[in-house]
Amino acid sequence: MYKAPRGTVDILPEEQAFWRYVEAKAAEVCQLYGYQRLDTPVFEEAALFTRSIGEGTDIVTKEMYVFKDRSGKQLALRPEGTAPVCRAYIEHGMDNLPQPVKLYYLAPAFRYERPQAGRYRQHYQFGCEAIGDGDPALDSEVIHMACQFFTSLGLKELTVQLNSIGCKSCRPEYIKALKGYYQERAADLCPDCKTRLEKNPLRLLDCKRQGCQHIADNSPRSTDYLCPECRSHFEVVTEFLRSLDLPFNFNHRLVRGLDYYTKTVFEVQPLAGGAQSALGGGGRYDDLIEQLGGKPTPAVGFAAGMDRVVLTLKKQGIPVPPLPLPEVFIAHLGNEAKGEAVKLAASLRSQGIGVVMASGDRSLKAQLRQANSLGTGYAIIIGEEEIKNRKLTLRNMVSGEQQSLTPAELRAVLGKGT
RNA sequence: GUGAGCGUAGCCGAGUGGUUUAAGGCGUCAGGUUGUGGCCCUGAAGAACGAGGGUUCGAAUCCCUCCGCUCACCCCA
Repeated sequence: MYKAPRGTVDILPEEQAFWRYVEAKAAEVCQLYGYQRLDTPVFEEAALFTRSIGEGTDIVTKEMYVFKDRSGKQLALRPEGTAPVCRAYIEHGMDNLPQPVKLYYLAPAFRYERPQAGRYRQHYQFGCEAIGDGDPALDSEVIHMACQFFTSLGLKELTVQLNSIGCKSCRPEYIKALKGYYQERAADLCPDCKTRLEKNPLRLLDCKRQGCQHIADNSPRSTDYLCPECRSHFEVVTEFLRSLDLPFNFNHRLVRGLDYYTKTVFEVQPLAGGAQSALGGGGRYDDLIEQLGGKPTPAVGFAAGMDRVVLTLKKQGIPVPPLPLPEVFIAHLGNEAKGEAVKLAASLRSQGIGVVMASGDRSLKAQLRQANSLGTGYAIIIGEEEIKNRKLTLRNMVSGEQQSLTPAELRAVLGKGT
C-alpha cells in the first residue's frame, strides 16, 4: 500500500476549516498592511538558496531537496520563502516601483529533516517581505503585523523575542568577542558547542544544554557591539514597539539559522511551548538583494509556520468557523423522480444554491440519513406524489417541518433563506 | 544524523506464546412493514494483528532487519 512520503501529510477535508481560516486571516492582515501576494515556483536554481541561506548552514548542507532536471540543471525544492521573493524582485525590476515593495506568500517549503511535532518535510509558510527601505519603522511594522496575524486568529499567550545582531561592519567585532569568551570556557562546553564554536559561533547562544546555559547567559551581547547606525536603528525599533504597546522580550541569545539576517531579528512563540514551538520569525536582511545580484537594497520580513499555527489553534481550543455546506439535499423515489431531481439540482445550482443530489437508488430513509449526516438545512423530496401534483416537498431538517411547494415557490423560499 | 517509546479493521482500542476461526466502541451499509433523518433496537461488511525473516509443536504476543509514527537532540516555520 502506498503511503504519503515520510514527513508529509494529507490535509483531509475535516482539517480544511483550520487551513482556510488561517489563510483567510493571513490575506486579511496583508490587505491591512498593504502587502500583495506573490506566488513563486516550488523549485528554483539550487544556487539561489545556497547563496542566500548560506553555504555552511544546515538547511543547505543537509536539508535541501536538490536534484538535476533532464538538462542537468541543479534545482532545489524551496526550503524557505525569502530568497525566491528577492529573486523575483530583482528579476522583474521591482526596484523601479515605489519603495518599499511589500509582498506576501502562502506556499509549501521543503526540508529533509527528521519529522517531529510541528516539523515536517513539506510544511507551509505564510511570509511577508518589505523590500527597498531601511526605515526602522518597517521593522516594527513587520513585528506588529506578525503579532496582529496571530492575535487575529485568536491565539493567546504569545511572546515576542527580539534582538539585534548588527550588520557586516559591526558583527565581525562581536563574533570575535563571542569566540574569545567561549574559547576561555571551551573545557566546559558540550560537544555540540565545541563544534559550533568553530562552525557557527552565533548558534552557541541558543544551546539548550543545562551546562551551557550559564555560559550563554553571561556571554557578550551583540547589542553591546552595535555600530552607531545599528544601535540607533535598534533603539528606534524598540521605541516604536513600545509606542504600539507591543510587549517584547529583549533576548540577547536569540539568533537565527539563516545567514542573511542583519540588525533586527525576532521570533514569536507561545508561552507554553515544546521544542518546536516557534510560530514564526523574521528580521532584517539588508545585504541579501545585493548578494543575489541586485542593487544594494534593504529589506525586512517574517515567516510563520502554518502547520504550527494550526497545531496551536487546536492546542488552545480556539474555534474556527465551519466551512459552508450545500444548503439542500435532494431525495428521489423512482426513475421519473430521479430525472426530475437531476434537472432541479442543476436549476438550483444555476441560482447559486448549493445542492447535493442523492445518487444511487436507496430508500428514502437512507437518503434522509445521508442528508442528516451532511448537515444540509433542507431536504427536497421528489416521488410519485410530487410528480403527479407538479409540486415538491421541502423538508426543513432542523425543525422537521414540511411543505408542499411548486417549483417557483421553492425557488422563492430557498432564495430568501440564503 | 543520534537516542528513547510505539505500530491490532476507516478511526479509537482489548488482547503480551495455545477455547483468538482476534473483544468492544465510533463510523459505514442494510433493516425495524406500505415514501421520511437526527434517539433507540437488530443485522451485515470490514483486520491473516506495519512489512519481511527467524525461534517454537504452536506467535498479534519472543528475537532480528526494514518501514512508519511520536518525543527529545541537531536544526528550523
